[in-house]
Amino acid sequence: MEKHTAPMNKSLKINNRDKAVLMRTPFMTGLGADTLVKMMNAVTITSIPARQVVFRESMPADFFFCVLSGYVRLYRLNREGREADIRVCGPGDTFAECLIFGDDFYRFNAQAAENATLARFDMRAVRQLAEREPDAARAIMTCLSHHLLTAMDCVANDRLHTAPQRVAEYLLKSCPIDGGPASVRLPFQKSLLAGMLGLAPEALSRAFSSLRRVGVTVRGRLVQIGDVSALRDI
Amino acid sequence: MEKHTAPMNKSLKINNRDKAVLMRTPFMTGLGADTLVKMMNAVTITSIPARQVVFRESMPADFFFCVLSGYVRLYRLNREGREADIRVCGPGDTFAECLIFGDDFYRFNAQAAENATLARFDMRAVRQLAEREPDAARAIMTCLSHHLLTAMDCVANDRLHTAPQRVAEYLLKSCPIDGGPASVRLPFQKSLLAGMLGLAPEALSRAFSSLRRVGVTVRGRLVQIGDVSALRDI
DNA sequence: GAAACTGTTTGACATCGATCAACTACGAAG
DNA sequence: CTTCGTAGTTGATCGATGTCAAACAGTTTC
Repeated sequence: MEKHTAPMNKSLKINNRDKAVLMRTPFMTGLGADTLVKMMNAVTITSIPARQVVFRESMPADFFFCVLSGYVRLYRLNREGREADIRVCGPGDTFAECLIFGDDFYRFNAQAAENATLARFDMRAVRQLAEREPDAARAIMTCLSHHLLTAMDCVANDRLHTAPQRVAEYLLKSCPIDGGPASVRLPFQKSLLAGMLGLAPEALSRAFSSLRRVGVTVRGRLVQIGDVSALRDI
Repeated sequence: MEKHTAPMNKSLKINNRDKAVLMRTPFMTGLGADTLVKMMNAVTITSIPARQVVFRESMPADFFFCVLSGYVRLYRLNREGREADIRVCGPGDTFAECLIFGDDFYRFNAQAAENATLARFDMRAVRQLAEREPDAARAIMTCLSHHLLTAMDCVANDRLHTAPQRVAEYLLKSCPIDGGPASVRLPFQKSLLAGMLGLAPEALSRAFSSLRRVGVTVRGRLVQIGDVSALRDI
Protein backbone atom coordinates (compact mmCIF):
# COMPACT_ATOMS: atom_id res chain seq x y z
CA MET A 1 0.00 0.00 0.00
CA GLU A 2 1.16 3.49 -0.84
CA LYS A 3 1.99 6.10 1.70
CA HIS A 4 -1.13 7.71 3.04
CA THR A 5 -0.29 11.33 2.71
CA ALA A 6 1.42 11.99 -0.55
CA PRO A 7 4.87 13.56 -0.06
CA MET A 8 4.94 15.44 -3.30
CA ASN A 9 8.02 16.74 -4.96
CA LYS A 10 7.34 20.41 -4.84
CA SER A 11 9.03 22.15 -7.66
CA LEU A 12 8.43 25.84 -7.54
CA LYS A 13 9.59 26.09 -11.09
CA ILE A 14 7.06 25.45 -13.83
CA ASN A 15 8.28 24.64 -17.29
CA ASN A 16 6.85 26.28 -20.38
CA ARG A 17 4.91 23.32 -21.62
CA ASP A 18 3.18 22.88 -18.26
CA LYS A 19 2.51 26.59 -18.08
CA ALA A 20 0.89 26.53 -21.51
CA VAL A 21 -1.38 23.69 -20.42
CA LEU A 22 -2.33 25.51 -17.26
CA MET A 23 -3.17 28.70 -19.09
CA ARG A 24 -5.32 26.89 -21.60
CA THR A 25 -7.52 25.05 -19.14
CA PRO A 26 -11.12 26.39 -19.11
CA PHE A 27 -10.53 27.27 -15.51
CA MET A 28 -7.92 29.90 -16.41
CA THR A 29 -8.96 31.17 -19.81
CA GLY A 30 -11.32 34.07 -19.49
CA LEU A 31 -9.70 35.36 -16.34
CA GLY A 32 -8.69 39.00 -16.41
CA ALA A 33 -4.98 39.74 -16.02
CA ASP A 34 -5.56 40.85 -12.46
CA THR A 35 -7.42 37.77 -11.34
CA LEU A 36 -5.02 35.56 -13.24
CA VAL A 37 -2.13 36.82 -11.13
CA LYS A 38 -4.07 36.24 -7.93
CA MET A 39 -5.04 32.79 -9.08
CA MET A 40 -1.44 31.92 -9.87
CA ASN A 41 -0.52 32.92 -6.36
CA ALA A 42 -2.76 30.15 -5.08
CA VAL A 43 -0.93 27.54 -7.15
CA THR A 44 1.89 25.17 -6.31
CA ILE A 45 3.35 22.86 -8.92
CA THR A 46 3.91 19.28 -7.84
CA SER A 47 5.23 16.18 -9.54
CA ILE A 48 4.09 12.76 -8.51
CA PRO A 49 5.19 9.30 -9.59
CA ALA A 50 2.90 6.73 -11.15
CA ARG A 51 0.51 5.06 -8.70
CA GLN A 52 1.01 7.74 -6.09
CA VAL A 53 -2.20 8.61 -4.31
CA VAL A 54 -3.00 12.33 -4.52
CA PHE A 55 -5.73 12.23 -1.90
CA ARG A 56 -8.16 9.80 -0.39
CA GLU A 57 -11.87 9.92 0.23
CA SER A 58 -12.81 11.68 3.49
CA MET A 59 -9.45 13.46 3.81
CA PRO A 60 -9.82 17.20 4.49
CA ALA A 61 -10.10 18.90 1.12
CA ASP A 62 -7.58 21.74 1.24
CA PHE A 63 -6.62 21.68 -2.43
CA PHE A 64 -7.99 21.08 -5.84
CA PHE A 65 -5.90 20.29 -8.86
CA CYS A 66 -5.22 20.74 -12.53
CA VAL A 67 -3.40 18.03 -14.43
CA LEU A 68 -0.49 19.47 -16.41
CA SER A 69 0.96 16.21 -17.68
CA GLY A 70 0.13 12.57 -17.17
CA TYR A 71 -3.19 11.15 -16.08
CA VAL A 72 -5.02 10.97 -12.76
CA ARG A 73 -7.76 8.49 -11.89
CA LEU A 74 -10.66 9.52 -9.68
CA TYR A 75 -12.25 6.46 -8.16
CA ARG A 76 -14.20 5.09 -5.28
CA LEU A 77 -14.03 1.80 -3.37
CA ASN A 78 -16.80 -0.51 -2.33
CA ARG A 79 -16.76 -2.34 0.98
CA GLU A 80 -14.76 -5.22 -0.43
CA GLY A 81 -12.12 -2.87 -1.79
CA ARG A 82 -13.02 -3.14 -5.44
CA GLU A 83 -12.32 0.12 -7.27
CA ALA A 84 -14.54 1.89 -9.77
CA ASP A 85 -13.28 4.82 -11.78
CA ILE A 86 -15.45 7.90 -11.76
CA ARG A 87 -13.35 10.00 -14.08
CA VAL A 88 -9.92 10.03 -15.66
CA CYS A 89 -8.27 13.44 -15.88
CA GLY A 90 -5.65 14.31 -18.46
CA PRO A 91 -3.63 17.44 -19.26
CA GLY A 92 -5.79 20.53 -18.80
CA ASP A 93 -8.42 18.81 -16.66
CA THR A 94 -9.19 20.16 -13.22
CA PHE A 95 -10.53 17.95 -10.47
CA ALA A 96 -12.03 18.39 -7.02
CA GLU A 97 -13.07 21.98 -7.79
CA CYS A 98 -16.55 20.81 -6.87
CA LEU A 99 -15.42 21.19 -3.28
CA ILE A 100 -14.76 24.92 -3.49
CA PHE A 101 -18.35 25.49 -2.38
CA GLY A 102 -19.14 21.97 -1.41
CA ASP A 103 -17.97 19.62 1.27
CA ASP A 104 -14.88 20.02 3.39
CA PHE A 105 -13.72 16.51 2.62
CA TYR A 106 -12.75 14.71 -0.54
CA ARG A 107 -15.51 12.47 -1.77
CA PHE A 108 -13.38 10.10 -3.81
CA ASN A 109 -9.81 8.93 -4.21
CA ALA A 110 -7.33 10.31 -6.71
CA GLN A 111 -4.30 8.41 -7.93
CA ALA A 112 -1.73 9.12 -10.62
CA ALA A 113 -2.16 6.60 -13.41
CA GLU A 114 1.34 7.47 -14.58
CA ASN A 115 4.01 10.00 -13.69
CA ALA A 116 2.19 13.30 -13.54
CA THR A 117 2.62 16.99 -12.95
CA LEU A 118 -0.17 18.78 -11.16
CA ALA A 119 -1.04 22.35 -10.36
CA ARG A 120 -2.31 22.41 -6.80
CA PHE A 121 -4.74 25.22 -5.96
CA ASP A 122 -5.31 26.40 -2.44
CA MET A 123 -9.00 25.89 -1.89
CA ARG A 124 -9.45 28.76 0.57
CA ALA A 125 -7.69 31.26 -1.61
CA VAL A 126 -9.70 30.34 -4.67
CA ARG A 127 -12.92 30.39 -2.66
CA GLN A 128 -12.22 33.97 -1.66
CA LEU A 129 -11.30 34.87 -5.19
CA ALA A 130 -14.52 33.29 -6.45
CA GLU A 131 -16.54 35.36 -4.02
CA ARG A 132 -14.91 38.62 -5.01
CA GLU A 133 -13.96 38.42 -8.66
CA PRO A 134 -16.78 37.85 -11.14
CA ASP A 135 -14.43 36.47 -13.76
CA ALA A 136 -13.15 33.84 -11.33
CA ALA A 137 -16.71 32.89 -10.44
CA ARG A 138 -17.60 32.67 -14.07
CA ALA A 139 -14.63 30.42 -14.82
CA ILE A 140 -15.61 28.11 -11.99
CA MET A 141 -19.23 27.97 -13.06
CA THR A 142 -18.27 27.16 -16.63
CA CYS A 143 -15.92 24.50 -15.43
CA LEU A 144 -18.41 22.92 -13.05
CA SER A 145 -21.16 23.00 -15.68
CA HIS A 146 -18.95 21.23 -18.13
CA HIS A 147 -18.01 18.56 -15.63
CA LEU A 148 -21.61 18.07 -14.63
CA LEU A 149 -22.68 17.55 -18.22
CA THR A 150 -19.84 15.09 -18.71
CA ALA A 151 -20.82 13.17 -15.61
CA MET A 152 -24.43 13.02 -16.78
CA ASP A 153 -23.21 11.76 -20.15
CA CYS A 154 -21.31 9.10 -18.31
CA VAL A 155 -24.37 7.90 -16.39
CA ALA A 156 -26.43 7.81 -19.57
CA ASN A 157 -23.72 5.96 -21.48
CA ASP A 158 -23.30 3.35 -18.78
CA ARG A 159 -27.01 2.75 -18.74
CA LEU A 160 -27.67 2.82 -22.46
CA HIS A 161 -24.67 1.40 -24.22
CA THR A 162 -22.88 -1.93 -24.35
CA ALA A 163 -19.14 -2.31 -24.05
CA PRO A 164 -18.40 -2.23 -27.81
CA GLN A 165 -20.63 0.83 -28.18
CA ARG A 166 -18.78 2.65 -25.43
CA VAL A 167 -15.45 1.82 -27.01
CA ALA A 168 -16.70 2.96 -30.40
CA GLU A 169 -17.90 6.20 -28.87
CA TYR A 170 -14.55 6.80 -27.23
CA LEU A 171 -12.75 6.22 -30.53
CA LEU A 172 -15.12 8.56 -32.36
CA LYS A 173 -14.56 11.28 -29.78
CA SER A 174 -10.80 10.98 -30.13
CA CYS A 175 -10.71 11.04 -33.90
CA PRO A 176 -11.80 14.26 -35.54
CA ILE A 177 -12.30 12.71 -38.96
CA ASP A 178 -15.86 12.46 -40.24
CA GLY A 179 -15.80 9.37 -42.42
CA GLY A 180 -13.45 6.94 -44.09
CA PRO A 181 -10.33 5.48 -42.48
CA ALA A 182 -8.60 6.94 -39.44
CA SER A 183 -6.20 5.97 -36.72
CA VAL A 184 -6.14 6.78 -33.04
CA ARG A 185 -3.25 6.44 -30.66
CA LEU A 186 -4.43 5.71 -27.14
CA PRO A 187 -2.76 8.20 -24.81
CA PHE A 188 -2.57 5.71 -21.93
CA GLN A 189 -2.71 2.06 -21.00
CA LYS A 190 -5.70 0.02 -22.03
CA SER A 191 -6.42 -0.87 -18.44
CA LEU A 192 -6.98 2.81 -17.76
CA LEU A 193 -9.32 3.11 -20.72
CA ALA A 194 -11.20 0.08 -19.43
CA GLY A 195 -11.71 1.79 -16.09
CA MET A 196 -12.85 5.02 -17.78
CA LEU A 197 -15.50 3.10 -19.65
CA GLY A 198 -16.58 1.17 -16.59
CA LEU A 199 -15.20 -2.10 -17.87
CA ALA A 200 -12.86 -4.80 -16.68
CA PRO A 201 -9.69 -4.94 -18.80
CA GLU A 202 -10.80 -8.28 -20.22
CA ALA A 203 -14.10 -6.77 -21.31
CA LEU A 204 -12.30 -3.95 -23.11
CA SER A 205 -10.11 -6.46 -24.88
CA ARG A 206 -13.17 -8.41 -26.01
CA ALA A 207 -14.92 -5.23 -27.08
CA PHE A 208 -11.98 -4.39 -29.33
CA SER A 209 -12.12 -7.90 -30.74
CA SER A 210 -15.79 -7.56 -31.53
CA LEU A 211 -15.08 -4.29 -33.33
CA ARG A 212 -12.81 -6.15 -35.76
CA ARG A 213 -15.86 -7.04 -37.82
CA VAL A 214 -16.44 -3.32 -38.50
CA GLY A 215 -12.85 -2.80 -39.51
CA VAL A 216 -11.11 -1.84 -36.27
CA THR A 217 -7.65 -3.30 -35.73
CA VAL A 218 -5.50 -2.81 -32.67
CA ARG A 219 -1.75 -3.13 -32.32
CA GLY A 220 -0.49 -1.95 -28.97
CA ARG A 221 -1.83 1.53 -28.42
CA LEU A 222 -2.45 2.16 -32.09
CA VAL A 223 -6.04 1.69 -33.20
CA GLN A 224 -6.77 1.65 -36.93
CA ILE A 225 -10.32 2.38 -38.00
CA GLY A 226 -11.31 1.20 -41.45
CA ASP A 227 -14.40 3.35 -41.77
CA VAL A 228 -15.30 5.95 -39.19
CA SER A 229 -18.93 6.14 -40.26
CA ALA A 230 -19.30 2.37 -39.85
CA LEU A 231 -18.18 2.77 -36.24
CA ARG A 232 -20.97 5.24 -35.69
CA ASP A 233 -23.56 2.59 -36.48
CA ILE A 234 -22.42 0.16 -33.81
CA MET B 1 -46.40 10.89 -28.67
CA GLU B 2 -46.76 14.06 -26.65
CA LYS B 3 -46.81 17.51 -28.11
CA HIS B 4 -43.35 18.66 -28.93
CA THR B 5 -43.32 22.05 -27.34
CA ALA B 6 -45.01 21.96 -24.01
CA PRO B 7 -47.93 24.40 -23.81
CA MET B 8 -47.64 25.02 -20.12
CA ASN B 9 -50.41 26.41 -17.98
CA LYS B 10 -48.86 29.62 -16.90
CA SER B 11 -50.21 30.67 -13.56
CA LEU B 12 -48.74 33.93 -12.52
CA LYS B 13 -49.92 33.27 -9.03
CA ILE B 14 -47.72 31.13 -6.81
CA ASN B 15 -49.26 29.52 -3.75
CA ASN B 16 -47.61 29.62 -0.37
CA ARG B 17 -46.50 26.04 -0.27
CA ASP B 18 -44.78 26.34 -3.66
CA LYS B 19 -43.24 29.62 -2.63
CA ALA B 20 -41.82 28.04 0.51
CA VAL B 21 -40.26 25.27 -1.55
CA LEU B 22 -38.78 27.76 -3.96
CA MET B 23 -37.26 29.85 -1.19
CA ARG B 24 -35.70 26.83 0.46
CA THR B 25 -33.90 25.47 -2.57
CA PRO B 26 -30.10 25.82 -2.30
CA PHE B 27 -30.31 27.97 -5.35
CA MET B 28 -32.25 30.70 -3.53
CA THR B 29 -31.08 30.46 0.05
CA GLY B 30 -28.09 32.63 0.61
CA LEU B 31 -29.21 35.26 -1.83
CA GLY B 32 -29.33 38.80 -0.52
CA ALA B 33 -32.73 40.49 -0.48
CA ASP B 34 -31.77 42.56 -3.47
CA THR B 35 -30.63 39.69 -5.65
CA LEU B 36 -33.58 37.62 -4.49
CA VAL B 37 -35.99 40.16 -5.94
CA LYS B 38 -34.11 40.25 -9.22
CA MET B 39 -34.03 36.49 -9.35
CA MET B 40 -37.77 36.29 -8.73
CA ASN B 41 -38.30 38.61 -11.67
CA ALA B 42 -36.72 35.98 -13.89
CA VAL B 43 -39.20 33.34 -12.73
CA THR B 44 -42.46 32.14 -14.20
CA ILE B 45 -44.55 29.51 -12.46
CA THR B 46 -45.91 26.75 -14.64
CA SER B 47 -48.02 23.67 -14.01
CA ILE B 48 -47.69 20.61 -16.18
CA PRO B 49 -49.63 17.37 -16.27
CA ALA B 50 -48.09 13.94 -15.75
CA ARG B 51 -46.07 12.67 -18.71
CA GLN B 52 -45.81 16.10 -20.28
CA VAL B 53 -42.41 16.75 -21.79
CA VAL B 54 -40.75 19.87 -20.38
CA PHE B 55 -38.02 19.99 -23.00
CA ARG B 56 -36.16 17.72 -25.33
CA GLU B 57 -32.51 17.14 -26.03
CA SER B 58 -31.07 19.61 -28.56
CA MET B 59 -33.87 22.14 -28.11
CA PRO B 60 -32.60 25.68 -27.53
CA ALA B 61 -32.06 26.05 -23.81
CA ASP B 62 -33.81 29.27 -22.86
CA PHE B 63 -34.90 28.21 -19.39
CA PHE B 64 -33.84 26.19 -16.45
CA PHE B 65 -36.21 24.96 -13.78
CA CYS B 66 -36.90 24.31 -10.14
CA VAL B 67 -39.41 21.65 -9.18
CA LEU B 68 -41.96 22.99 -6.70
CA SER B 69 -44.21 19.94 -6.53
CA GLY B 70 -44.25 16.59 -8.26
CA TYR B 71 -41.31 14.89 -9.92
CA VAL B 72 -39.44 15.39 -13.17
CA ARG B 73 -37.37 12.76 -14.94
CA LEU B 74 -34.22 13.74 -16.81
CA TYR B 75 -33.34 11.08 -19.33
CA ARG B 76 -31.65 10.34 -22.59
CA LEU B 77 -32.52 8.01 -25.45
CA ASN B 78 -30.35 5.59 -27.35
CA ARG B 79 -30.69 5.05 -31.07
CA GLU B 80 -33.39 2.42 -30.63
CA GLY B 81 -35.45 4.74 -28.44
CA ARG B 82 -34.78 3.05 -25.14
CA GLU B 83 -34.76 5.56 -22.28
CA ALA B 84 -32.29 5.82 -19.43
CA ASP B 85 -32.88 8.12 -16.50
CA ILE B 86 -30.04 10.40 -15.59
CA ARG B 87 -31.67 12.06 -12.61
CA VAL B 88 -35.04 12.39 -10.97
CA CYS B 89 -35.84 15.81 -9.55
CA GLY B 90 -38.29 16.37 -6.72
CA PRO B 91 -39.52 19.43 -4.84
CA GLY B 92 -36.66 21.89 -4.33
CA ASP B 93 -34.44 20.40 -7.03
CA THR B 94 -33.22 22.59 -9.85
CA PHE B 95 -32.34 21.18 -13.23
CA ALA B 96 -30.63 22.36 -16.39
CA GLU B 97 -28.80 25.15 -14.53
CA CYS B 98 -25.66 23.54 -15.92
CA LEU B 99 -26.52 25.37 -19.13
CA ILE B 100 -26.27 28.87 -17.65
CA PHE B 101 -22.62 28.89 -18.65
CA GLY B 102 -22.64 25.84 -20.79
CA ASP B 103 -24.22 24.85 -24.04
CA ASP B 104 -27.04 26.68 -25.77
CA PHE B 105 -29.05 23.49 -26.18
CA TYR B 106 -30.55 21.03 -23.77
CA ARG B 107 -28.46 17.93 -23.47
CA PHE B 108 -31.19 15.57 -22.26
CA ASN B 109 -34.95 15.24 -22.11
CA ALA B 110 -37.14 16.25 -19.19
CA GLN B 111 -40.58 14.86 -18.54
CA ALA B 112 -43.03 15.22 -15.67
CA ALA B 113 -43.31 11.89 -13.90
CA GLU B 114 -46.55 13.12 -12.35
CA ASN B 115 -48.49 16.37 -12.24
CA ALA B 116 -45.93 18.98 -11.35
CA THR B 117 -45.43 22.65 -10.64
CA LEU B 118 -42.23 24.20 -11.86
CA ALA B 119 -40.49 27.51 -11.46
CA ARG B 120 -39.09 28.45 -14.83
CA PHE B 121 -36.02 30.71 -14.80
CA ASP B 122 -35.06 32.83 -17.74
CA MET B 123 -31.56 31.66 -18.58
CA ARG B 124 -30.34 34.99 -19.94
CA ALA B 125 -31.54 36.97 -16.99
CA VAL B 126 -29.92 34.61 -14.50
CA ARG B 127 -26.72 34.55 -16.51
CA GLN B 128 -26.49 38.32 -16.24
CA LEU B 129 -27.31 38.17 -12.56
CA ALA B 130 -24.61 35.55 -12.03
CA GLU B 131 -22.06 37.77 -13.72
CA ARG B 132 -22.90 40.80 -11.62
CA GLU B 133 -24.03 39.59 -8.22
CA PRO B 134 -21.52 37.57 -6.20
CA ASP B 135 -24.26 35.99 -4.09
CA ALA B 136 -26.02 34.72 -7.19
CA ALA B 137 -22.76 33.31 -8.52
CA ARG B 138 -22.11 31.66 -5.21
CA ALA B 139 -25.55 30.07 -5.13
CA ILE B 140 -25.05 28.70 -8.62
CA MET B 141 -21.61 27.34 -7.80
CA THR B 142 -22.89 25.63 -4.68
CA CYS B 143 -25.76 24.16 -6.59
CA LEU B 144 -23.61 22.94 -9.47
CA SER B 145 -21.05 21.48 -7.09
CA HIS B 146 -23.71 19.56 -5.28
CA HIS B 147 -25.15 18.19 -8.49
CA LEU B 148 -21.75 17.22 -9.75
CA LEU B 149 -20.99 15.29 -6.59
CA THR B 150 -24.35 13.57 -6.82
CA ALA B 151 -23.72 12.62 -10.44
CA MET B 152 -20.32 11.22 -9.52
CA ASP B 153 -21.94 9.23 -6.72
CA CYS B 154 -24.33 7.88 -9.29
CA VAL B 155 -21.56 6.71 -11.61
CA ALA B 156 -19.73 5.07 -8.74
CA ASN B 157 -22.89 3.38 -7.45
CA ASP B 158 -23.81 2.02 -10.84
CA ARG B 159 -20.36 0.59 -11.24
CA LEU B 160 -19.85 -0.75 -7.75
CA HIS B 161 -23.19 -1.92 -6.44
CA THR B 162 -25.75 -4.56 -7.35
CA ALA B 163 -29.46 -3.89 -7.59
CA PRO B 164 -30.29 -4.90 -4.00
CA GLN B 165 -27.40 -2.77 -2.73
CA ARG B 166 -28.64 0.26 -4.62
CA VAL B 167 -32.12 -0.22 -3.27
CA ALA B 168 -30.79 -0.62 0.25
CA GLU B 169 -28.77 2.54 -0.17
CA TYR B 170 -31.80 4.45 -1.36
CA LEU B 171 -33.81 3.28 1.62
CA LEU B 172 -31.03 4.22 4.01
CA LYS B 173 -30.80 7.70 2.53
CA SER B 174 -34.52 8.24 2.92
CA CYS B 175 -34.75 7.04 6.49
CA PRO B 176 -32.97 9.17 9.06
CA ILE B 177 -33.01 6.51 11.76
CA ASP B 178 -29.68 4.99 12.71
CA GLY B 179 -30.57 1.45 13.72
CA GLY B 180 -33.51 -0.75 14.62
CA PRO B 181 -36.84 -0.77 12.76
CA ALA B 182 -38.03 1.99 10.46
CA SER B 183 -40.48 2.60 7.69
CA VAL B 184 -40.18 4.57 4.49
CA ARG B 185 -42.98 5.75 2.26
CA LEU B 186 -41.87 5.97 -1.35
CA PRO B 187 -42.80 9.42 -2.64
CA PHE B 188 -43.47 8.15 -6.17
CA GLN B 189 -44.18 5.11 -8.28
CA LYS B 190 -41.83 2.17 -8.12
CA SER B 191 -41.21 2.38 -11.83
CA LEU B 192 -39.73 5.82 -11.27
CA LEU B 193 -37.52 4.53 -8.48
CA ALA B 194 -36.39 1.75 -10.79
CA GLY B 195 -35.33 4.29 -13.39
CA MET B 196 -33.50 6.38 -10.78
CA LEU B 197 -31.48 3.37 -9.77
CA GLY B 198 -30.77 2.37 -13.35
CA LEU B 199 -32.95 -0.72 -13.16
CA ALA B 200 -35.84 -2.18 -15.08
CA PRO B 201 -39.05 -2.26 -12.97
CA GLU B 202 -38.82 -6.04 -12.79
CA ALA B 203 -35.31 -5.83 -11.41
CA LEU B 204 -36.46 -3.42 -8.70
CA SER B 205 -39.23 -5.78 -7.77
CA ARG B 206 -36.80 -8.66 -7.48
CA ALA B 207 -34.38 -6.54 -5.49
CA PHE B 208 -37.12 -5.81 -2.96
CA SER B 209 -37.89 -9.53 -2.81
CA SER B 210 -34.28 -10.35 -2.12
CA LEU B 211 -34.25 -7.80 0.69
CA ARG B 212 -36.99 -9.75 2.47
CA ARG B 213 -34.33 -11.98 3.97
CA VAL B 214 -32.90 -8.96 5.80
CA GLY B 215 -36.29 -7.93 7.09
CA VAL B 216 -37.61 -5.56 4.45
CA THR B 217 -41.30 -5.88 3.62
CA VAL B 218 -43.13 -3.89 0.99
CA ARG B 219 -46.82 -3.14 0.71
CA GLY B 220 -47.62 -0.65 -1.99
CA ARG B 221 -45.46 2.38 -1.42
CA LEU B 222 -44.84 1.57 2.21
CA VAL B 223 -41.53 -0.09 2.96
CA GLN B 224 -40.99 -1.55 6.41
CA ILE B 225 -37.43 -2.11 7.52
CA GLY B 226 -36.89 -4.58 10.32
CA ASP B 227 -33.37 -3.48 11.20
CA VAL B 228 -31.76 -0.47 9.59
CA SER B 229 -28.24 -1.54 10.50
CA ALA B 230 -28.80 -4.93 8.86
CA LEU B 231 -29.64 -3.09 5.63
CA ARG B 232 -26.31 -1.34 5.79
CA ASP B 233 -24.48 -4.66 5.55
CA ILE B 234 -26.06 -5.69 2.26
C1' DG C 1 20.53 -13.48 -24.82
C1' DA C 2 17.99 -15.17 -20.64
C1' DA C 3 15.06 -14.07 -16.97
C1' DA C 4 11.70 -11.49 -14.74
C1' DC C 5 8.01 -8.37 -14.84
C1' DT C 6 4.08 -6.08 -16.39
C1' DG C 7 0.31 -5.46 -19.35
C1' DT C 8 -2.81 -7.78 -22.54
C1' DT C 9 -5.38 -11.45 -24.54
C1' DT C 10 -8.02 -15.65 -24.53
C1' DG C 11 -10.84 -19.32 -22.60
C1' DA C 12 -14.14 -21.24 -19.29
C1' DC C 13 -17.47 -20.23 -16.23
C1' DA C 14 -20.75 -17.87 -13.06
C1' DT C 15 -23.71 -14.10 -12.18
C1' DC C 16 -26.43 -10.32 -12.84
C1' DG C 17 -29.92 -8.01 -14.91
C1' DA C 18 -32.80 -7.18 -19.35
C1' DT C 19 -36.55 -8.91 -21.85
C1' DC C 20 -40.83 -11.11 -22.86
C1' DA C 21 -44.98 -13.06 -21.28
C1' DA C 22 -48.36 -14.25 -18.06
C1' DC C 23 -50.56 -13.31 -14.04
C1' DT C 24 -52.13 -10.40 -9.97
C1' DA C 25 -53.52 -6.37 -7.36
C1' DC C 26 -55.42 -2.10 -7.01
C1' DG C 27 -58.01 2.07 -8.15
C1' DA C 28 -61.15 4.58 -11.07
C1' DA C 29 -65.21 4.78 -13.81
C1' DG C 30 -69.44 3.31 -14.91
C1' DC D 1 -70.66 -4.60 -8.03
C1' DT D 2 -68.41 -5.07 -12.25
C1' DT D 3 -65.26 -3.66 -15.55
C1' DC D 4 -61.35 -1.78 -17.19
C1' DG D 5 -56.79 0.14 -17.12
C1' DT D 6 -52.44 0.74 -14.93
C1' DA D 7 -48.87 -0.72 -11.93
C1' DG D 8 -46.53 -4.32 -10.07
C1' DT D 9 -44.99 -9.20 -9.53
C1' DT D 10 -43.33 -13.65 -10.94
C1' DG D 11 -41.37 -17.05 -14.05
C1' DA D 12 -38.47 -18.44 -17.93
C1' DT D 13 -34.93 -17.33 -20.81
C1' DC D 14 -31.00 -15.02 -22.82
C1' DG D 15 -27.25 -12.06 -23.35
C1' DA D 16 -23.66 -9.25 -21.43
C1' DT D 17 -20.05 -8.72 -18.44
C1' DG D 18 -17.34 -9.88 -14.19
C1' DT D 19 -14.08 -13.31 -12.41
C1' DC D 20 -10.47 -16.60 -12.36
C1' DA D 21 -6.79 -18.93 -14.66
C1' DA D 22 -3.61 -19.55 -18.15
C1' DA D 23 -1.18 -18.26 -22.19
C1' DC D 24 1.18 -14.50 -24.52
C1' DA D 25 3.83 -10.29 -25.73
C1' DG D 26 6.65 -6.47 -25.03
C1' DT D 27 10.17 -4.28 -21.83
C1' DT D 28 13.54 -3.98 -18.66
C1' DT D 29 17.29 -5.96 -16.05
C1' DC D 30 21.08 -8.49 -15.48
